[in-house]
Parts: sequence; structure tokens; C-alpha cells
Amino acid sequence: MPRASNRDSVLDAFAELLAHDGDRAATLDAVAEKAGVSKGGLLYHFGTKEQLVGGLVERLDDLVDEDIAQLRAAPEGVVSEFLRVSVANDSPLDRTIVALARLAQDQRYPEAHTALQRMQERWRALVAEAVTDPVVARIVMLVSDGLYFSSLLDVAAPETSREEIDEIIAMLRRLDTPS
Amino acid sequence: MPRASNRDSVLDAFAELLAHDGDRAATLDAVAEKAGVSKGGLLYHFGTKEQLVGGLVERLDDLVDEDIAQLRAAPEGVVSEFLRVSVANDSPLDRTIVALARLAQDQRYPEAHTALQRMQERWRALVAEAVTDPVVARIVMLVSDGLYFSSLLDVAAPETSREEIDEIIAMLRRLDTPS
DNA sequence: GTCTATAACTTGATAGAC
DNA sequence: GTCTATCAAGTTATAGAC
Repeated sequence: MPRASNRDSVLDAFAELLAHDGDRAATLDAVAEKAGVSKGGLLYHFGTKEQLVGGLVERLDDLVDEDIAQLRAAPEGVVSEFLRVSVANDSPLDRTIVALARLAQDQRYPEAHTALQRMQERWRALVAEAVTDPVVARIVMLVSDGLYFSSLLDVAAPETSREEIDEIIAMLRRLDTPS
Repeated sequence: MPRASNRDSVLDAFAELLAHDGDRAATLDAVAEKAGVSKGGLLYHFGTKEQLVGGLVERLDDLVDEDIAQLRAAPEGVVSEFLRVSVANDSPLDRTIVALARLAQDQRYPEAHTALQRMQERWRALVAEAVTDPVVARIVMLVSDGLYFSSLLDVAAPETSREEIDEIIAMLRRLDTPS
């Protein structure tokens, strides 16, 4: 598999425009310009906008594969790592999630919606394995969703700091292992 | 103040299209048709789309006033009522929040963004009053955000039921009053 | 593989009749 | 207050040269 191709740059530009400037800013013109190709050049790689979305969906699936593996291997435990990654950090995974979340709110791109559902379900199953109390597991998922809500709208309470996340993790862990 | 005017129907139609079908579906044409007026008629009441957004922002502010009063008066306590209301129930407030959340992701409507921030800050202050532990307060806000994230994307784990919310509330309450 | 040019359509907004 | 045109700008997509 070749790397850093023009195709990849187009996908990068698409994701970044979506995540940073919103759905409406991510026009084919804007994506082409940001990627440094012409619109015709873009449309050679992705014949329609839907195929562009499809490319992003593929990328999400791959990044989630990596993420799940990383969560399983985390020495501190699945929940801690899961919540730490959930706080917006502008990683490739983060950007891809926000980009697809923007698209998922447009009824024209159901694949974006189902891709996010797939991801959510994989996370849910993993957290359910790692946590004893199902209510705690639910809270963990909702806190993670809340963190993504924040990066989607940039509106939730003054961004969650690393220390706050640590405190939240500690409290939820205490909650799952009743003394 | 007159009620059920054409102006109100236009605002209803706008909110419903935004919340149910997304940003792109809420065109002036679609809003006018759903409200049962012509586009010219719509534009008599709201001269630009920005004024239409402004109307929704006003409505949110009013509904949040009511909501805050209701939370303060809740016999079961602020947190319980707050989280119960946060789960999607298609109330006027709920619909208005989702509608403005959709708009807030478009850089053309900063008022939508600031209106949601105002709301969030009022809720945050109220919850901070009612809860002893600041970490618990933060979790409460994030769980609420998570619930709205779910109704925004219709993607989070199989919708939260009334019973689940009750269990979550009970657990968070226990957490705030250490034995 | 990449480009320019342009077609076909949609959207927000204006003009002016009633 | 409400309506019917109509316009100007922007968007996806196609055609065809290089």
C-alpha cells in the first residue's frame, strides 16, 4: 500500500475541513484547494462526494481497529485509556470521528451514521468486558459521549483538563470496586 | 403577546426540520412549505436566515428560563430532574436545543453557538450549587452532554431508558454523599 | 493522472403585484 | 401580510484536452 499519495492528502483535507470548519465548508472546491490538487484531479480519485465519504469511513474502521488493540493493551486498564482518548486531542482518530459525526447529521450520508454506530458498539462491548457493574459501564460510555459532544460543539463546560479526567477515572474506578 | 401566529408556525417548522432532518434540509423553501406559507410570506416575518436563527435563539433563552425554574422547584432534587430532562423526550426545549446544536456547527451562525454556551453555563452553575463534590458535578454535566450527543447523532448505545437513568441517578447521588 | 471549462441544479434573497 | 416571479451565487458533476 503506497503512502502519502495524493489520494491520502485529499482525504486528510476533507477530514480537516469537516472537523475544523464544518460540513458546509467541506466543498469539493475547498477540499481540492487544501489538498493542492484541482477539482478534476480530486474527482479522478473519488468520483463522487459519496465516495469521498466512503474513503473516510474506511479510514475510521482502520483507526478503530488500532484503537481497540491499543485499549486492550493499555497497562492502566481499558476504562482509563478509553476516557483519556475520548478527550479531544486532535489525533487522526479524533479528527476522523468528528468529521464523520458532522456528516452523520446529514441524511444524505447514512454510511457515516452506521460507521459511527459500529465504532460505538465495539467500544461498548469492550467497556462492558472491563467493568463489573453495568450501570458504571453506562456512565463510562455517556461520559465519553459527553467529551465528544464537547469537541463537536466546542460548547460544553470549559474543556476538560488532564487532571480532571484523572479524577473522573479514579472516581469511576472506585465506583466499580465497592469497598 | 399573540399566540399561534404564522410567525410561530414558521419557527416551529424551522426547529422541527433542523432537529429531525438536519441542517441542509432546513431551507427557506422547506420551512415555508412545512409552515404552510410561501417563501415571500416567510421572509416578511424573518428578513434573512440569520433572523430566523435569532428567533430560535430567543425561544431557547425563554425555554431555558422555564427549565431552570422547574429544576429549582423539583422535589426530587436538581440533579435527578436535570438528568431526566436530558434524555431525549422531544419536548419543545429538547427540539430547540438539537436544532441550535445543528446550526452551531455551521460557522455562519455564531449566535447559535453562544446561545448554547449560555445555557450550558446556567446549568453548570445550578448543578454546582446542588452537588458537593466538584468531580461528581463534572460527571453529571458530562453524562447530560452524552445524552444530548446521543439525540444529536442517534448513534450512542441503544437509547437510555427511564430505568437506566434512575439507576444512574441513584449511583451518582450515592457518590456525592459518601457513607 | 491531472487539468480547464462548463452544464445542471439548489439556495438565499430581491422586486413588485395584490 | 402574503403572494409570484426572478436573480446571483454557490455546488456537484461531466466532457474532453493534455
